[in-house]
Amino acid sequence: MNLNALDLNLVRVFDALLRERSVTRAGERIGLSQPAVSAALNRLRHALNDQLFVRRGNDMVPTPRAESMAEPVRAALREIERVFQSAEKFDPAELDRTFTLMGADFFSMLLMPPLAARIATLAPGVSFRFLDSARGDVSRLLQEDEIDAALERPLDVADWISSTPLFHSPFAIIAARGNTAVRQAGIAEGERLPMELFCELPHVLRSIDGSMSGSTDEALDRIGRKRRVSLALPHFQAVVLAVANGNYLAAVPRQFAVWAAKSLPVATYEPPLPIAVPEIRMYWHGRHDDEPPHRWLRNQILEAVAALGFRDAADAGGTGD
DNA sequence: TCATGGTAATGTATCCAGGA
DNA sequence: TCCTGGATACATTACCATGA
Repeated sequence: MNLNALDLNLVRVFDALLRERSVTRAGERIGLSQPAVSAALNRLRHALNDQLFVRRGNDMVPTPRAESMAEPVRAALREIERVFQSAEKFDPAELDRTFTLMGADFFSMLLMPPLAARIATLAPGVSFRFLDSARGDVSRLLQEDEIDAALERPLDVADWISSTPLFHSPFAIIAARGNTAVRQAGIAEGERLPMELFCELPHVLRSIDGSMSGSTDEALDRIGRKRRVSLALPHFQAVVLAVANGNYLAAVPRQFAVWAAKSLPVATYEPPLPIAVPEIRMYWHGRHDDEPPHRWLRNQILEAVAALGFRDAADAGGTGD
C-alpha cells in the first residue's frame, strides 16, 4: 500500500462509511458531497488494493478487510480528536453534546433529575439520554460508543474499560404500610423483620434477566433458609408499586427504599440476616479517561451522587458483609 | 513578486442498478 | 414504473512548485 496516498480526510471518510453504510449519508455526516465521498472511496480502494465496501442493494457492505480495520481506525481518530481537544481550554458552558448513560431505573428516577438540573445551569448545551440496563452488554455498548457511561454493579469487564466506585447499596426491606401480616406480628417501621415471617411472605424481585433469585436468596441459602419469590419484575419502580398495592415484601437498595417510603404507602424494615452489600460503580471506555468533557461529566455524576447523600445512606446500612 | 502549469479535491449533471 | 442511491465524466477551484 502507498501511505502517501492516504490523508486524514480519507480516514474520516472510511470511518463515516463504516458508521453509515451509505456513501450519501457518510458525506452528510462529514460535510462532503456524495461524489466527493465516492471519489474518496475510490482513492482508498486504490491505496489499499481492496474494494472495502461493496454495494448490496441500498447498503454498502464492508469487506472483511474493512471490518478488520474498523476498530483500529476508530481508535486512531479518537486519539487524534483527544489530542486536539486537550489542546483546547474546556468550558462546560460552551459544550454542545448529548451524553448517554445506562443503568437501572433506580438511577433514572433518583439521580437523573437532580443531575440534569445541576448540569442545565452549568452547561445549557448538554442533553442527556438514559438507557435501561436491559439495553445490552455494557462492554459492547461502550466499545461502540453507544453509551458514555454505565452505572452498574461490579462487572467482569476488559482492561480497556475504566471504572470508579459510586456508592454502596445495602438492602432494606419494604412492605405496604397496611401489610396485615407485618402489622399482626407487631413489627414497627424500621425494625428487623423476623426470619420466619420474612421467609413466609411472598416476595417481589427486581430481575433484569427473568431470574427468580438474587443476593437475598444467596444469603438465605448460606444459612439453609428459603424465601418465596412470587413475582420478578424488570424495574424497581414496578417492584415498589407491586409492594405498595399487595402483600409482598421486597429487598431493594436502601436509597430507593427511603424514596419509596416518602412517596408511596410503603414502610421500610431491616432484613433478618446480613445480605452482601453490592458496590455500584461507574464504567466508561478508557479512551475517555483524559477527555475533558467526559472527565467533567464523571465529576458531575460523582458530585450529584454525593449531594443525594447516597454515601451517607450506605454508611447507615448495617447489613453489609 | 507574479505568471504559469500540474495536481488533487470537489461539485454538477447524468447514468444505471436495485427495491418497492 | 418510479424512487433512491452509487458510480462516472467533466468542469471548477485551490494549492503548490517553478521560472522569469
